[in-house]
Amino acid sequence: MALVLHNSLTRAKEPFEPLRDKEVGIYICGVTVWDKSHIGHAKSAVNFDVIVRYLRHRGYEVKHVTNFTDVDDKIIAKANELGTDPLKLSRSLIDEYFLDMDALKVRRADVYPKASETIPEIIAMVRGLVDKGYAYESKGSVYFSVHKAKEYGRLSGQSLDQMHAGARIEIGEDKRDPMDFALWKAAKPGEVSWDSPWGKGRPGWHIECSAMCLKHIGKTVDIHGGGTDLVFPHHENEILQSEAYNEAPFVRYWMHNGLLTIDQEKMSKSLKNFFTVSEVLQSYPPEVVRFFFLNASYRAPLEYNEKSLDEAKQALERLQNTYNAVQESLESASGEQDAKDLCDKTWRQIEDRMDDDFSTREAIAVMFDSAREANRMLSEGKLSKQGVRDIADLFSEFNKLFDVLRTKITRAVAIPQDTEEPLPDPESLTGKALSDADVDQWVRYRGIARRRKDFDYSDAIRKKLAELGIDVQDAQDGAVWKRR
RNA sequence: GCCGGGGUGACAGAGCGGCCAUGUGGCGGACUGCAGAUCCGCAAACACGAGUUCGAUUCUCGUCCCCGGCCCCA
Repeated sequence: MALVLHNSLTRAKEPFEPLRDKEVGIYICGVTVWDKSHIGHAKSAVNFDVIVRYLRHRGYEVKHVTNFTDVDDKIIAKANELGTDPLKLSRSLIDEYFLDMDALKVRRADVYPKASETIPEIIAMVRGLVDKGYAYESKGSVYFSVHKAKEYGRLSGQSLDQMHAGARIEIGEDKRDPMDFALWKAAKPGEVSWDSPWGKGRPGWHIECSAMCLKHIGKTVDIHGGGTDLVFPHHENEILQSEAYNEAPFVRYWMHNGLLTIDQEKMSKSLKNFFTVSEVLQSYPPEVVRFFFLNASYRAPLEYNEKSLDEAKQALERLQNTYNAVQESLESASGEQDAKDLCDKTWRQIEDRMDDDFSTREAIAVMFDSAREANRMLSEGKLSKQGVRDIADLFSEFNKLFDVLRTKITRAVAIPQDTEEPLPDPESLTGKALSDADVDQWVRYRGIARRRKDFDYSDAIRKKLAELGIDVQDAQDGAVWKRR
């Protein structure tokens, strides 16, 4: 089956055909760094992280570009407020962004261009647009004239007439038309600025993305992504600029991710209804956060709350438990049965669902089905070593795309024959710095006690360990434990 | 107002013209000293009204409601 993706330009699913066979240029709008990233940004990053991973899995040579807007009104305002330099501020926020995204196991893009480092290209583009008559200079600023564009509103479905009908738009002093937008903004006294043919100034918001696409990918990019909130006017304007300048189609496929909401409202820095990535990661492991995002459709809005995160945690644990059990059995399996059919079928289905506009939600559902089957086979004890290995491989293949499972978080302990020696006092089980070997030893004592049917003792140990954050589970011929 | 997306079981959230979504939670059972994990089974849904159809949750039309975009924004 062919890879199909939803193109927001046509509002339909289309077969994916990159411009150059197996090479894919993908540009994702990054963040404007005037404050910490919140977990809505994380959703976008994780959604596209898996999309890029899957494209690579499918054999595409992907060049992934994500930008940083590091000069704009808000950054300048914030820097003034803090009494610091805007570029210094944005630099440190970019560092924090990377810390957050690394924690969330988001693979890095190939290039992270910054507006401040793309100035020559931006100026060249603005000048080109002026030369071609699409843009005009006014009091040191340069504006794109929307009436010069061939088509307006192709992406957002808005038409200029309707926009004019809106009474809220006021004519800016320097613009010829209220819908015209700034390509270059004249610097106010004391602001960060660069020299340009129109005097000192800085780039407008939309132009950087057009310039960066051209610089790092080319006239036409295969996939351009971002949040649905960027459709209008940001992406609309990018199309106008780029197509006017390049005289070539700008984007083959537009992909927009749904926004994270809180109480049904969009999470945003401006509304102040957000949680930062680091806040959330204090309460939930990164795998849970990723799973939460991926257990939904990237295109739909997603409601954020603790209950949903808890549920995601619970659900993910189910998958993790199976993965643990599989890994436990890698050595001990001694049966005849293989798992070829299960693994082949599951993987085929996962690719099938992912091919359908990256339906991570459904791919996960397939994994749950296979986990049930795997658990059943495992408990029957008939699997061969190869069979177990195949299932383990299936899980790690899945994890290469989703990155929501941990390799090994449990330890199996065999319970030896009773030596009849006295067991140590449970009271001596203390201390936070219990080594794995220490825990193994206590779990062994506990196992021996269970054989002696000294359940008071074994329950006491289990309770003690639980208090130290260690869960013990009894199995057929031993026990497994893990740190919470 | 204009543009766009939605309304699915207790909840989250897919999908499809007729066949099990999946997960959390609930109920019953198996296993177990207990617990946990796991397995088996059960209950539970398609906003409303009309139409198309042999048959619609899935298609069409209308109604109601929700959300996003239209200054910045993933």
